[in-house]
Amino acid sequence: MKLSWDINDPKLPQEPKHFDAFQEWPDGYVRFIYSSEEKNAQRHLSGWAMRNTNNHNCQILKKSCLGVVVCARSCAMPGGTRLQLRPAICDKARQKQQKKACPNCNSALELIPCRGHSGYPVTNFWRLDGKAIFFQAKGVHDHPRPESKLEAEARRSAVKKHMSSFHHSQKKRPLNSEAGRCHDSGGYANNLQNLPCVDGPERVGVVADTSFSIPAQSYPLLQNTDLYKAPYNSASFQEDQLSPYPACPNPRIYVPRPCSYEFGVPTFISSSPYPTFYKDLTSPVIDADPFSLNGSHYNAVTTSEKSFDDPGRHYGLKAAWGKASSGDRSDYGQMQTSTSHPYYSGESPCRYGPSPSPIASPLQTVITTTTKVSYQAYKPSTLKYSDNLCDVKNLQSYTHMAENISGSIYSGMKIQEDFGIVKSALLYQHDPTKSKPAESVETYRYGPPLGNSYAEHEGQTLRFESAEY
DNA sequence: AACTGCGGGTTGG
DNA sequence: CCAACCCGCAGTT
Repeated sequence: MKLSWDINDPKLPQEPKHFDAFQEWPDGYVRFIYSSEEKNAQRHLSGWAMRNTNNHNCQILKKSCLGVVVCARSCAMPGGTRLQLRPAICDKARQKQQKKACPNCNSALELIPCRGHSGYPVTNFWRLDGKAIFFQAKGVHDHPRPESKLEAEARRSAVKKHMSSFHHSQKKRPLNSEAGRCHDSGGYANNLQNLPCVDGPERVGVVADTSFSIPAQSYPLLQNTDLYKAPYNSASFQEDQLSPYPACPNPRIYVPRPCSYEFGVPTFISSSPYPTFYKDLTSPVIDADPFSLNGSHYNAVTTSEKSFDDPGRHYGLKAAWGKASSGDRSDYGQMQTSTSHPYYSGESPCRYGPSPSPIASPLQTVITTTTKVSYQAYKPSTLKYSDNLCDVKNLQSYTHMAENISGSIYSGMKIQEDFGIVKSALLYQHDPTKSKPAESVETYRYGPPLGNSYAEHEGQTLRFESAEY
C-alpha cells in the first residue's frame, strides 16, 4: 500500500480510505491525509515553527521551517535542559526575539536555522481537496524541536500576566503573587496556565531580574503533561484520542517500538539516552491517559541531562550533514497508514535507529516545490481551505472506523519493506548526485543520515520545555 | 503585537 | 522554469 500521491499531483486520491490522526511534529518525508474537519489541519498547524512561503500556487500552501532559537552559549537550565524557544513566525518579531538575551544566562540567543532539506529548510505543503486535507513534508529537521505553538503561547501569556501582576504587586511580595496566580484559573484553562505560571523562559528571566529563586525541579512535572493534555485532548486533538497511540509530539517516546520493528534490533536502547526516557516512562506519571506520555517525555527531558552539551558541535555537524544527506528522498516510504500507529509516521523515531539514522536516500532529488498543478481542472469548486471544511458532518464516524480497521493493517508490513530497502540500498550512499525526481521518488525514503547530529541531539535531548525553568 | 495567508517581485541555478 | 526568499498588505487572534 504504497503512497500513491504527491502533493503536486493534478489529481489526488479521492475519498481516502481513512484519515490520519493529526501529527503535531511531522518529520521526514512524510505524507498524511487529514479530514477536512480536523481543526489543526485546517489551520495548517505544526509543532515546528513554520512560516508561510510563497510558492505562487494558491492551491497548495507551502511553509518552511524557521528552526529553533537557542542560547548561544547553550547554557544548561536548572533542570539540565537547554533553551529551545520557538522562533517568532513574523520576521519582525523574530528579529526582536533574537535581540533578547537568554533568560537563563543572559547571553545572546541564537537562531538555528533549519537545513533539513538539502541544506534548505524543511518544507510542509498543505492542500485541501474535497473532504481531505493533504499534507506532505519534505526534509528531516536537523535541529531540536522548539516549543510547540501552545507552549509558546502559554509562555507568552504567562509572561504578560506575570509582568502586569508583578508591577502591581511589586511593592508587596512579588514572589507570592506569582504563586497565587497559578491557582486562580479554572478548568481547562487552568492546565494551560499552570505551566506557564510555573515555568517558561520568561519566568526565568523574571527570576533573574527579580532574584526569585524557584528551583525548577521543585515544580510538579505533571504540569507539563497538563499543558499538552488539556489543549490537545479537549480541543484540538480529538482525533488523536481515538487512536491507540496518540500522535505524541514526541517521537522519542515511541522510539523503542517502531525501531525494533523496523530494524529488529533496538540498538539505540543502549546507545542513546533513551533509556532515561524509557525509565521515566514507567514512572507513575504515565499511566492512563496516553497523553501523559507527552508529559512524561518532558519529564524525562528534565531528568536527563546529558547531552546537548555541545550544541556548537552538533550544529556544525548538522550543517555538514545537511549537505551530505541532502538529497531527497522520496517520500514514498511514508507510513501514512499510521493512524493506528501515528508514530510511525515515519519519522524521527527511526532516526535513532541503529547506526545511521534514517534519512532519506541521497539519491533522490529534491522536489520541493509545488509546481504548478494543473488541477484546477478537477477542482471545480476551488474554495478556500476553510470553506468546505465545515460541511462534512458525517465524516467522523467514518474516520474512526477507518482508523480502527484499516489503519494498522499495513503499517507494519510496509515499514519493514521500506526500511529493508533503505537499509540495504540507500543508507550509506553519500553520493550527492541527484537523480531524477520522478522515479526516485518512488523509491523510498527515509534513510537515516549518516551523521545525523540531530539524532544525537534529539536523542539526548534536552529540548527545552518551558517547564524546565 | 503576532500570526496567517496572499501575491508581487527578485535572485540564482 | 524552478525554487527559495524578501516584502508589504490585510484579516485574525
